[in-house]
Amino acid sequence: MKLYEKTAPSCECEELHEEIINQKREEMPDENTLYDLSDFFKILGDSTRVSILFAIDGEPMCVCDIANLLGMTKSAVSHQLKILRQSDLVTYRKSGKNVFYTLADDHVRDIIEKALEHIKE
Amino acid sequence: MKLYEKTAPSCECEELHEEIINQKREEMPDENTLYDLSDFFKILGDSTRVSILFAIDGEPMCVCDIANLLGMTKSAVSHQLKILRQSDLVTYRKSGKNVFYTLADDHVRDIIEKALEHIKE
DNA sequence: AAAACGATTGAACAACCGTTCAACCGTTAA
DNA sequence: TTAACGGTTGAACGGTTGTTCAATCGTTTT
Repeated sequence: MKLYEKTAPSCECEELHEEIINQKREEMPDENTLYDLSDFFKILGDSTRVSILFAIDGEPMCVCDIANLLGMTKSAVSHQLKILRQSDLVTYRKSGKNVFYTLADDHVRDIIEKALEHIKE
Repeated sequence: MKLYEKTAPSCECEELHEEIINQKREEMPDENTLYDLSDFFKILGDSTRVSILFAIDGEPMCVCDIANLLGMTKSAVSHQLKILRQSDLVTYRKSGKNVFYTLADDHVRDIIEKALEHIKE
């Protein structure tokens, strides 16, 4: 017994709460903000990247040392550092053959701190 | 001219800053915490889920209305709500044929708020 | 100048993830 | 009790993403 023969591009419900939907629509952030927001969280949604951020908090670290600390290859670490660089979450300073990375600002630290409190509810 | 013939399971660097690495290792959160943390951010790293969280902030909404507001199918919304439920980010209340969802607590709102400030640097 | 080494990069592969689709469940209304 | 409807679910498909591998760049050292 198939009840849903046709598919709908959106919700096919009939008894909507229009007033609530319209009110919510006004309160919603614009689409670009939502994308920027989820893109930001996407960066933090990887254990390697979060580990790197903890590692380079405070004292800067070079790629090689980060790789050793995390038990990963330089290549893998460098790939992730590139993503963190492009998101302006880290800054770097070249020194001879080494490149030392550290957190770009305190914003990220605060957010991670708040999230840490949350997961220990 | 191939310079890296052999691959290394970890970093193959020779001049490590051992003292820094050891110090960092002590300061790092344990592995499980890092996984929990990135898993949490992974949940927020999707624009659909972030949109849903904004939608059900304050006044609860039923699945159908959320789907309408976001221009998605009930199915897609329900799948994401399941993930949000499993992460304890939302709660729900059944009322007849409808299921009304709302934010589980204020923690998430705070974190999203902080992230919003960040992306508007 | 050539070798060594830290770092970066692009391609490729595998694993993961979000939406769609079709079906089904639970409640309400006829 | 049967039809209708809001909501949920599992499988499947396609796109995304993280690591590996091999090569290359840039700086330093001999």
